[in-house]
Amino acid sequence: MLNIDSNKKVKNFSTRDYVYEILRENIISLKIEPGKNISEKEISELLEVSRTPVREAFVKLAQEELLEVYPQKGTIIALIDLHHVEESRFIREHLERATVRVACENFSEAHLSQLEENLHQQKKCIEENDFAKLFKLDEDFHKTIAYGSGKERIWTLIQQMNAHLNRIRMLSLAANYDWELILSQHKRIYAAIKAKDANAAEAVMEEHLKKLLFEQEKLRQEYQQYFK
Amino acid sequence: MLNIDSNKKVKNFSTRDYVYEILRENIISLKIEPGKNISEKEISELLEVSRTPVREAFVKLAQEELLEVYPQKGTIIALIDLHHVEESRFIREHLERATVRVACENFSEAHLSQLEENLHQQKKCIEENDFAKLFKLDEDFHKTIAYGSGKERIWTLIQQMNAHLNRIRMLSLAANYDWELILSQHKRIYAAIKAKDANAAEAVMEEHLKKLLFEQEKLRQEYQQYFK
DNA sequence: ATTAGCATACTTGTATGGTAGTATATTTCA
DNA sequence: TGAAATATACTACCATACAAGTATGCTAAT
Repeated sequence: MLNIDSNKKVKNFSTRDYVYEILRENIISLKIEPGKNISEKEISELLEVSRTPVREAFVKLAQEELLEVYPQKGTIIALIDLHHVEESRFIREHLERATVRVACENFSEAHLSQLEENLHQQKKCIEENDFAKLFKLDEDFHKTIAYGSGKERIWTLIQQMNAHLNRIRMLSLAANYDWELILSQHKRIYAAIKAKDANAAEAVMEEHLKKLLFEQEKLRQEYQQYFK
Repeated sequence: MLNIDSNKKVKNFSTRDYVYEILRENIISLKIEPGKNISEKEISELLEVSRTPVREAFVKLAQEELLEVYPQKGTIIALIDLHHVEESRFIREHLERATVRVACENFSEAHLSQLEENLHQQKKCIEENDFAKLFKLDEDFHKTIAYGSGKERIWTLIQQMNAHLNRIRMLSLAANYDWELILSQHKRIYAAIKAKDANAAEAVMEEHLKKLLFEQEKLRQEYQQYFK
């Protein structure tokens, strides 16, 4: 039932972080269905650990609204809430627009060439249809912009927002990604940062993050049981 | 050593939330000094609860970067990090600027009159020098704007950012608050929302949240032991 | 047949014991 | 006297036992 990536176990993680990572991964990839019951005991047996680190992982996941804990009753995987999804997108859009403007003021050569290298790899992955790696490169691209602008905590927040955005993206089938468009937008963002053109950078970023708004209502009807 | 507000205990909170609230309150008000050692056992004895709910409260506080946990070594109250403080301010500024623009599009009459009533009370508190209540009204003012704009999660984030902003404000003595200025800005924000003038609202909000940048370096030298 | 009451099997919340790693003080030896 | 070895007292981490609330299904009485 659970997709267990044991690699995470060795990385000198604590048991708590191990459980957290496994559960988060399975939730945001929809391998565990929204609304599904999940109990501390069940997970502790599946992962062969005690209830204590499982509970602590639950606390973190509940804080990120990926779990809903009802004392003495049970715990469920959070249902997809379109209002919540839109707010997550809104938060991400405005934080990244502000961040990319900062990137246009100070951005080191090292980070700039990191972006350039990333773009080359994106191009290669599109040619090779390596979507898993593209997904990772997409994340890295945005992470580099945030870190290059000295906004490490904004990157943490973006990841939290992505958890909620990702579930609805998963429903609309991976095929829905227009990677050519994404790459062209990434290229324009890179060019704007290099040219220190804050207005252009922000405009492209806005366009880039507004398109996450799409066909939500259709999905909601098709997968009604996953929605609040 | 700890300021324990037992009122929080009765509010049908779980023990975990009780411990969390007490600790958070004491940390952001500087009643516990940044850098100070703190242990699960110590807190569990002080609050007369077991270590389990204390640990779980620690998990939440560490996630918000108010605690730093070093396995098998110990836990300290996070030192004040000026880079972190500025990033918190930055996040708050940009989220609230975006939110107040939304408020200028749709804002219910109920929320609008809530803001108006809040402003009246602010005026009264300034006359009576009731700063504790002013502090609460200030928070409520911003909360009402967020909730009235349907951005409940942004309010949660603002509160988390405030935790870090507040510690440095506490250092600069409460007297430093120019409540007359704050009130006049609040009035202008209210007027802009009422007039649905998004540009004006955002401009005032920007001004309102940029002034949190001040004399940080001086404080850092004066209270060196509290800083990273 | 229906319903009230109870037993049972869940759930999460809390308390506590033991483990392993770390820092520090003390002892022991050169 | 000084330094290495050891004992001790911490720490957070994890496992487990118990408590308390809840849902469910069975039994028994009407």
